[in-house]
Parts: sequence; C-alpha cells; structure tokens
Amino acid sequence: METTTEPGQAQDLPYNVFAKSCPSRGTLEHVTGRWGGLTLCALFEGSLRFNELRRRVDGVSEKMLSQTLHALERDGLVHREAQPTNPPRVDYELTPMGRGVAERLTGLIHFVEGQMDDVLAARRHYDETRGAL
Amino acid sequence: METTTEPGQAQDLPYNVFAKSCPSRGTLEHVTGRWGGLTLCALFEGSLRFNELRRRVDGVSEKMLSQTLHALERDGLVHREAQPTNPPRVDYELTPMGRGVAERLTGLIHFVEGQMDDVLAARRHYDETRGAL
DNA sequence: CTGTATCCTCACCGATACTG
DNA sequence: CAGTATCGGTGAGGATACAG
Repeated sequence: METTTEPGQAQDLPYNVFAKSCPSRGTLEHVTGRWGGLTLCALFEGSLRFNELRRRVDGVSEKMLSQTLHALERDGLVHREAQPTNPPRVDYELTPMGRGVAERLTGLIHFVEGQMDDVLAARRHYDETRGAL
Repeated sequence: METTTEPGQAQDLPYNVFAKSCPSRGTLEHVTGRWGGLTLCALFEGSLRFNELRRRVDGVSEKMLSQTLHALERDGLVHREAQPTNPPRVDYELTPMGRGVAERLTGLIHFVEGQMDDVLAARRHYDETRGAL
C-alpha cells in the first residue's frame, strides 16, 4: 500500500515543522529556545521552586524565566503549583507530556556534551584550515 | 574522592550545559537554534544542495542558511562538498556526529508533532481560564 | 547555482525598580 | 519568595544588491 510518505520524509502526521506556519514550529521553539530547553531539563530531575530554577539555569534573568515558564505552562508541558502560604511558595513540575519532551532533550544534551571534545577539535581544524587559505 | 557532582545534577562529564560559560552551551544553541535544528533534520534524510535546503526549510533566508551551515560545519556536524563545476554544485551532508544529533532531534520533533493536538488543547484551556479570572 | 556584503528594523533580553 | 512593569541597548535576522 502507498502512504503519502516520501522517501525518508514526512510521516502522515497532520503537523509538519518544516512548514513555516505550522503551529508545531512555535512549540518547537519554546522547547528548544535559549531557556526553554534548559528549564525543561532542570525540571526533569524533579520539581523546583522559582528561585531554585533560577539558580540551576545559570544566567537566566527573572524576567526570562518567568516568561519561559508561562510559555511552557501554556503549552501544557509544565505544571505550576502555587501554595497560598506566606511567604508564597510555587513549585514547577513537568506534566507527562513535558516529561516526554524533557527526556528527549536531556538525551540530546548529554549526547552533545559527550561529543564536545570532538566538536572543539573540529572547530580548531576549521579555523586553522580557513585561516591558512 | 570528591567530584563537584551535586545530587541529581551533573554526570561526571567534563561539560555541563547548565553552566553559563560551558562551551557545550554554544553548540547546543547552534543545534537547537531557530534554523540549526531544522537544517540538521532536513539533512538527516540525505544530502542536499544549498537551494534544496532552502526550499525544504521553509522561511529561512539565504543569509541565515549560509550562516547556520557554516556554524554546523565548524562544529563538525555537517560536511560541505563543493564540486568545481559550472554552475557550481555544493552538497551538504551530515557527519557521523551530526547524524547522532539529527537522530535525536528528529525524535524530539516527531514527538512534539505527535503531541500538538494536546498542546493546542492545553493552550485553549490556559487562555480560557486565564481570561476568565 | 552558491553564495557574500550591506543596511536597517524590530523584538529579544538584561537591568532596574516596584508589588503582593 | 515570587513575581510584574518599564526602559533601553544589542544583535538576530530579513531585504536587497552584488559576485564568482
């Protein structure tokens, strides 16, 4: 039987991230964005409070963390649990869907970290041969 | 012996993407950047020429594709093969390391695409309950 | 066809101050 | 502690023209 599957290309999924206007593109950007990915991976190890996250994700500002968390919460990837205590305590944790994303993201990150020596070597080689030409 | 390993945090890898100044952060951003990820995934299905890539990655400009490819080539993830014909023909293909990254990236993307209905539902719910409050 | 060079805009994001 | 509001600089990135 014939699917619409081009050799090695699209599944018969209704969403295609390669298309400019596909909504999956936006979610992908939340998930792989500068802070989104690190935030999800930080939460992969367990729920964290706002300032715990802030310390864990080195370099993120309050504003960007807040913004990032809102986007991820809106996409249904992160659950926000506020306790009406004083001082306030808010815990962030992954939803099941968020865990699926974070799992794959940490896999990617660990792979990249594991290849960094080779990446750095490739960079050196590139810079040398380019500079020499 | 004491590693700097915090509970539940770092492997004993020499690189930690959570640290602001870790070089892995830069590579991660190339790989998950707006165009880097899509470019790698497009090449996962086979080598492509410049304008083939440009058409495949809907919305990318010449400038950004060129820039993205250079960064990925420098990191040793993409191999550039120029043929001295006229008109010129240049093929881009993944290196083994690039294939490792692209594999994980497409896994992530397919997962996200597969969850988009739930993501969209979550968004609707979020917007309604927030608007109503 | 495969790029590079230049200009220019806009929105990303950091810093700071303020609120509950 | 957990944020929001506002301002301003900076650089990503689009448009266009040009080059090999």
